[in-house]
Amino acid sequence: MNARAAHRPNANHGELSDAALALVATRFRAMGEPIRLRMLRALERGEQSVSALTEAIGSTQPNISKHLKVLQDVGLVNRRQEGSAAHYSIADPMVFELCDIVCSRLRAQLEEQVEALGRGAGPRRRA
Amino acid sequence: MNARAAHRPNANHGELSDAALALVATRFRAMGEPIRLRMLRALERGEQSVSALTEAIGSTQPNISKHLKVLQDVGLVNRRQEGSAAHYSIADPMVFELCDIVCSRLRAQLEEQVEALGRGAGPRRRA
DNA sequence: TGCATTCATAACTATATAGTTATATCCTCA
DNA sequence: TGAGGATATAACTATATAGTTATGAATGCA
Repeated sequence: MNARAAHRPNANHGELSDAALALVATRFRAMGEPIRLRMLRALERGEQSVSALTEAIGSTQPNISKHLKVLQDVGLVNRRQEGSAAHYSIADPMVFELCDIVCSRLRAQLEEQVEALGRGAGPRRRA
Repeated sequence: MNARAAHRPNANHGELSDAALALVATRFRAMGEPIRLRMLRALERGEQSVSALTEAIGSTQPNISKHLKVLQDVGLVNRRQEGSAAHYSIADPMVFELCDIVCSRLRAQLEEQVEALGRGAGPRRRA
């Protein structure tokens, strides 16, 4: 972090260090795979074992394990070992907050486009 | 939440279609590159031309153009042509909201880790 | 019209990573 | 102790994409 930001430790938008930016980007990238979003959503109703998740998502166990590692590495899920089973759970409910924001904005943007198409060109709407 | 979703309370977390999930993931992935986050931040203070952005970021012009295309394709920036110059601007301030959330959570998690290290294992602190 | 500026794109290389198959490791239980 | 189950990891292939260099296309100006 450079000198300008050093005495403004809460300057979110001001001078974010390259390292901090990389961390933020890594989080976003971790959430940038549909299968990982599905896994996070499956974990929303509670802790799940790898095999349960594998079944729920419909993929192979090694693939699910690898994606779980990505999510754990960025601190989005926790791992708890119990006997020979590993149980994963949401570490940071932030993920749902982020998804909700993106979802509602996407919906708004899509509705704008529908609106624009309805007013302008395209097939006439009945009634 | 809009009226349609109001009486379909599962619309967000329940049954998000695969297509919708892919859209959300694509947005996150678009924000998953440090250079793109830097570009978005540079645009926070207002519209910028490609050459101005290239200078501000410190990369090559083709590289900046390519990243701008990614951001435009997912609807995060707008493009305005003026003469021979192209001016880009933030299309969706949502990006800053998302960054703020991730940043503050990252800070909280890091502070927890520092706390844990201070209390527990690791080299003994003198005095 | 000729030249410079601005931007986009094509072509390429290098790297990251999603998914698969095979296997190693650890645990439980008979 | 041996069999079987649960998970992680190694090795591999295929694909996506970040960055570079070269060039095309549009604009503005002398």
